[in-house]
Amino acid sequence: MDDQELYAIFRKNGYKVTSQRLAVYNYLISREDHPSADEIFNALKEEHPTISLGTIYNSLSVLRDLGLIQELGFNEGSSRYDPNTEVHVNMVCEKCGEIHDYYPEFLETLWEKITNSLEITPTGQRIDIYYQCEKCSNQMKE
Amino acid sequence: MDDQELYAIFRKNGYKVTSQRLAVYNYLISREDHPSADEIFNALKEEHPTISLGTIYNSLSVLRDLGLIQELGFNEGSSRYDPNTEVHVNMVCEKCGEIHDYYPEFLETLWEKITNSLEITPTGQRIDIYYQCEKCSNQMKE
DNA sequence: GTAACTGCAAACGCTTTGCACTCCC
DNA sequence: GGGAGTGCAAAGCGTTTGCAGTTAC
Repeated sequence: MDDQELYAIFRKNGYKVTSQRLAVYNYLISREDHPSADEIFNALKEEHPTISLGTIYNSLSVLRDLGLIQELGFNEGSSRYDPNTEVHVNMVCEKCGEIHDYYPEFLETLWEKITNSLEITPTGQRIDIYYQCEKCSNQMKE
Repeated sequence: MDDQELYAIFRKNGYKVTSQRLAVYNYLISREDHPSADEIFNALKEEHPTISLGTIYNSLSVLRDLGLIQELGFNEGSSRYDPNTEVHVNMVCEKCGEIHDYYPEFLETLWEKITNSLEITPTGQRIDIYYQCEKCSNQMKE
């Protein structure tokens, strides 16, 4: 999606286009993992020295309402933001909390088999697999 | 699982058996949905008038460490506690937050197909489907 | 021009922590 | 008897809210 499409989505839904919102979205899609609000805040400070954490939360909430990102709540610590709203698996390291997306073969077909039996229409989904990433399981051995 | 088995699990892991911990666990398995710490607190007050919210959190944390329950974190509001740690689907109403378990046909087989392709061994999983429950979608029509 | 947004700070809600007292083993 | 657990209150932390000043349109 280019910036023009993004502008149109914002405006069609009555939201103004601001450099802060664009920066948050573009930062999210530039990352392979799924950062927290605070990580986004720290990353954007350099280019947007006056940006505030409140604005990060506001931008994330707008992007979520527009269906452009998914918010992932966890037991401990802060929420993580995933710019991918399609059916996919979140691989979550239970030690360091790093998250990346995973697309098993035939996932869509398998997921259809699961949702076909429902009488209702899902509005969204979340599939997590918890494990220990390579970095963390190597540290355990040391 | 009867209370004797539960006693053994606690003791084997160096935790003491207390009436509060048993009450929290037994309350959880008595429910079809997945309550929050505060709901558990309010439900147990009657039989345990002096129980505190801190103790509820302590008990839940012990039960989670023993692998007897799963803690489900969400974006908004409080965590929910699920006494079912097997592979299953959490049906989450996005309006009222009610959660109940769902077992699609062949879920285990389908899940195996997804996890078989992994090089690592998962330590756990979470599958949510978001929707609007009957009660909430009826309220929308009124 | 004006309604929406930003930045800042204060408030909020859920959860954890600290500590004296109590209870399990 | 001793250490872990409880109950209570205070603190902690991520997130939301309120408001004056600013910006998109």
